[in-house]
Formats: sequence, structure tokens, C-alpha cells
Amino acid sequence: MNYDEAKIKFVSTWGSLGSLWGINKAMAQIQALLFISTQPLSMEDIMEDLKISRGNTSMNLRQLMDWGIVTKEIIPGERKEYFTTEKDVQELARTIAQERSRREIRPVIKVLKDVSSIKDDGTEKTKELIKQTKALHDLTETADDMINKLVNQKQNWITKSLLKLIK
Amino acid sequence: MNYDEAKIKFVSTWGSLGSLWGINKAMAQIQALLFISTQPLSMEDIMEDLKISRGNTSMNLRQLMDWGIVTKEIIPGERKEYFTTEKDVQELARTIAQERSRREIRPVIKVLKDVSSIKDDGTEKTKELIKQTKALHDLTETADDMINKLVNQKQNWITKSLLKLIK
DNA sequence: TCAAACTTTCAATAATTATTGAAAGTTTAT
DNA sequence: ATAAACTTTCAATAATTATTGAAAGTTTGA
Repeated sequence: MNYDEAKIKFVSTWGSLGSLWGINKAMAQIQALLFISTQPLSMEDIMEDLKISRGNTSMNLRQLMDWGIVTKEIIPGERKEYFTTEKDVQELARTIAQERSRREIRPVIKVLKDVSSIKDDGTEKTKELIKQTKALHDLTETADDMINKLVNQKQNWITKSLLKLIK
Repeated sequence: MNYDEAKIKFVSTWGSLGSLWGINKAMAQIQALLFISTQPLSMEDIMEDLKISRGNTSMNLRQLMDWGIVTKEIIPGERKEYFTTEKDVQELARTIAQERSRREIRPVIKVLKDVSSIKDDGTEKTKELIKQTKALHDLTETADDMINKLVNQKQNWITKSLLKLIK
């Protein structure tokens, strides 16, 4: 496998993994491209490389900036805008985990809390609903907390945490 | 909020969260319905409750069984098949985490390993590709390991782990 | 102030993914 | 062996989601 093959394989694999953290293919591919690039890329560069339209590139870059994992780079003397992504995997993971938590998990935790707080009318089905949604609420909340704590131990969090954990 | 409202809210919220662990809406809703049901449900029951077709119900139940979170229940004297889901949240989380790892994460880890193992031809871009995909490989592999270890500590894993972790 | 260089927006369209429903398949009781 | 009761399959269709491209918007330099 040479450089070009490896690059294509990486970008497309990372793209298809987008679903894992809830972003679309083009968004994930743009991020992948920036992640292995040695210098900032312009919209033109990205469009050409991924063979996607200008509009698509623009919209997905905006989303990546909203997520906080891509930033605009001004290159002196250049008219075009250039883009870079966070290059540190730890920091990247931290940002992604936080954003997913904020956007998707926390709202669900709220619903679980509301649902599990309905008045117990004494019927079996109500008791079951309360019991099960409460269990789900507790699990989700604890898991969310844990991920955020893990991910916020900036230095080498995964390795350190693992050591502590797996006695 | 009464029982019926709470039930609808729970089922639809859980359905929309399906994307979080990579299953579709109907699948997640069926699981949600079974999760709060006091007794096993037939295909008929599910179709009626969620207002989805027989074919859809059948296909999604099969998938849930493939994931190992729903099982067929034979009720003596009954011709129909009945279904139940794993009721223990811990066990549910364990199964889901394992399946996702097997289906999606491990294959990506393999690609990252292959890509990061290409021959270093000395160019800057190749060095960067190798460096970045290797970092991603290591992170992904370690995170995957950790989740699987966490999730396999059957008894109260989250709480226990948290205690150990967050000094 | 103008126009060239560039970016954003968004309605139209394409691609993907989910859902239906009816025919085919299976199981069970008699 | 048959037919009723039930489940599965899958081609057609619908719903959703992503993508395009051209017009509108913005910024910059002369």
C-alpha cells in the first residue's frame, strides 16, 4: 500500500465511522483529510480532493467549526480561507465526547428523569415504567459523567485511567 | 404526565436515541416497548402499539435477536410467538457495547493499523499520515479495550469503576 | 466606489435508508 | 394430508438525509 492508497483508505474508513459519533460522511472525511495534512487546506483543496461541491464543503466546514474541531487559519497575503483541525487525538476525543454529551445525551437524560418521575398510581405497568426508566436514567447519567471525567483528564487520560482501573 | 403520555415520550425518545448505538428507530422503539412491558409481547401487540407493519416488526425483531437483546418466549398453549428484552440495564449496556465493538470498532482498528503500517518513504506527508493514524489507532484500541473491560465487570461496573477512577 | 475573489445560502435533485404489504414459507392441530 | 394460524421475505414505495450548483452575499484591493 502506497501513500495515496493509504490516504484514500483512511479518509473513507474514517468517513464511514462518522455515524459512530453522530456526524455525516462528508464531515468526517473533511476532518480526516485535515487530520493528516501537513498544512492548512483551502475550500478549493478539499473540494478537489474529496470530489464534493463547494456548497457541501462550505456547510460541513461550518459544522466542524461549530463542533470546535476545525478552525479557520488566516494566511497572510492570501485571499482564501484556510482550515486546520485539532491534531492532538486526546484533545479531539475530549471535544467530540463533550459535544455529543451536550447535544444528545443530556437531553435524553432529562426526558428519562421526567418520565421516571410520573406519579405512581399503584398499577403494575406504571410501577414497571418508573422502575425501568429510572434504571436507565441512572445508568445513562453515570456513564455520561464518567466519560466526561475521563475525557477531561487531559494528559494521557485513557492510559492513566486504564492503569488505575484494571488493577 | 400520565402513564400513556410518559410511555409515548419514553418510547419515542429512546427511538431517536437509536442512532447513538447504531440501530434504527423502529428497532430501538420495539426494544423500548419491551423494556417497560410487564409481560412478553406478540408481534401483533408490537405492530398495534407502534403502528408499524408486520414486515417491519418481523425484520426488526430478528435484528434485535441477532444483537442478543431480545429473546423469543414460548407461552404454553399459545400459537403466537412472544418476545421479551433483557430487563437488566447493566447487562443491556454490556451486550450493546460488545456488539458495537465487534461490528464497527474492531474493523476500523484493523484499517488504522494497516494504514499506519505503510512503508515510510521519507516524505513529510507520509510521516504525517503514519504518525496521525498511529495515534488514532492507539487511542481507538485503548478506548475499545477499556469500554469492554468496564462493561464486563458485571456487578455495578459503572459505580465501582467511577469510585476507583475519580480518586 | 467598483469589481474581482471568494464564501454562503437554499431550492432542486439525488442517494440512501426505512417501511409496506402481499405472496411465499412454516408450523401445528386435527 | 390439510387448512388455519402464524412468520418471513422481498420488490415496490415512501421518507429521510445528503449533495449540488447557481444566485446572493461578503470582503478586499485598487
